[in-house]
Amino acid sequence: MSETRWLGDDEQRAWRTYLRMQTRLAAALNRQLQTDSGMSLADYEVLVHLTDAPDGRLRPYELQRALEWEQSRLSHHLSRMQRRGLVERQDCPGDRRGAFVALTPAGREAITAAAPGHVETVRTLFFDALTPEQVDTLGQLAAQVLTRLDPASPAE
Amino acid sequence: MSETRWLGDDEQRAWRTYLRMQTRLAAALNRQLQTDSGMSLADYEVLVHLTDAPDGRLRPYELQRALEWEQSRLSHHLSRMQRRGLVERQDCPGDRRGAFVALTPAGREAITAAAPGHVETVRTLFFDALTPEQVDTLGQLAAQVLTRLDPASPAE
DNA sequence: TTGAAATAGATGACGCATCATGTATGTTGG
DNA sequence: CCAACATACATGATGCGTCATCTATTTCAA
Repeated sequence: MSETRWLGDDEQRAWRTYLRMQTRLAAALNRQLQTDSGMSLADYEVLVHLTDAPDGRLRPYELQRALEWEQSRLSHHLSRMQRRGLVERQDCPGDRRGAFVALTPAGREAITAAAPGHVETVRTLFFDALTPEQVDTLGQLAAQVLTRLDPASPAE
Repeated sequence: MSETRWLGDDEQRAWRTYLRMQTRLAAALNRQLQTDSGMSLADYEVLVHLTDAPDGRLRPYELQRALEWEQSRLSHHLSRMQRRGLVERQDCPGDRRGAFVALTPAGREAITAAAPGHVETVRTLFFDALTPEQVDTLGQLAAQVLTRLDPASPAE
């Protein structure tokens, strides 16, 4: 077993700062969505994907891959969203194992109402704080880390 | 009410990539700690702070501020860690409302055993993918976002 | 064609995070 | 001094995320 390559001071500081930003930013975005629109960031993402789909509906397995969620997470989450009337489950004629998840009118209204505020918050809290060069570097850097996390997947 | 300032394509892409990296990196770090050391990242952070404290113990309210956690989150979390024998609660002579949380020997062993693998994973998955300039930009950028999130706190 | 394997999805258990609330003790202004 | 307020901490309820497991159906190879 080789020596641990500990982090240097600069790395420590950058890492800690990144972690803090990540935690706080996520919390702020969730809080905004929750208080202004009564939904979580997870709800938001589900609704966005459904909105982009033809007829506002998708097979759960498609949604799962788009979101990169675990299957059971999605299933549980859809159950909760269904209970709140944001989506509904429909039979799938072509594959009797499967199903469709579809936006309800209420779900469509909810995402329509939520989107502007959410995007505005992302812009205000994040992009407005950064230069275009920083945004560019971040995108590039994140892609590199993604490649390292999973060399197979295209990091975008 | 003014027009929504939607995100441009570049911004969309950078934002999505950042979100993906964030999610996957956190998942990978949690997985590594969980499988190699049987603890979560949250456990790890609690143990690190206790290790750095004199006598390996702190008042819960100090720990809370250091971690920037909600009070009840910490309380619940300490209960679970106590149940697993990683920490113990002690009376606080000076303030009878209060308490101390202290590392147990098992807790100390756990963090000592977990740290090298965790740091190595952070280095491998994150720092090894980046140039020093990128690390620098990230730290700077994160500090700016933190300032925007909370102008009062020193973003460090 | 049929049995094995893969796929689609649901579910229960359990740890985690937050919110609302409760209790005890300390602090302070009148 | 003491009533009001603030602080330290715990707890119960509920939504969320993961793991293990289950069922039903489809696919595929011998």
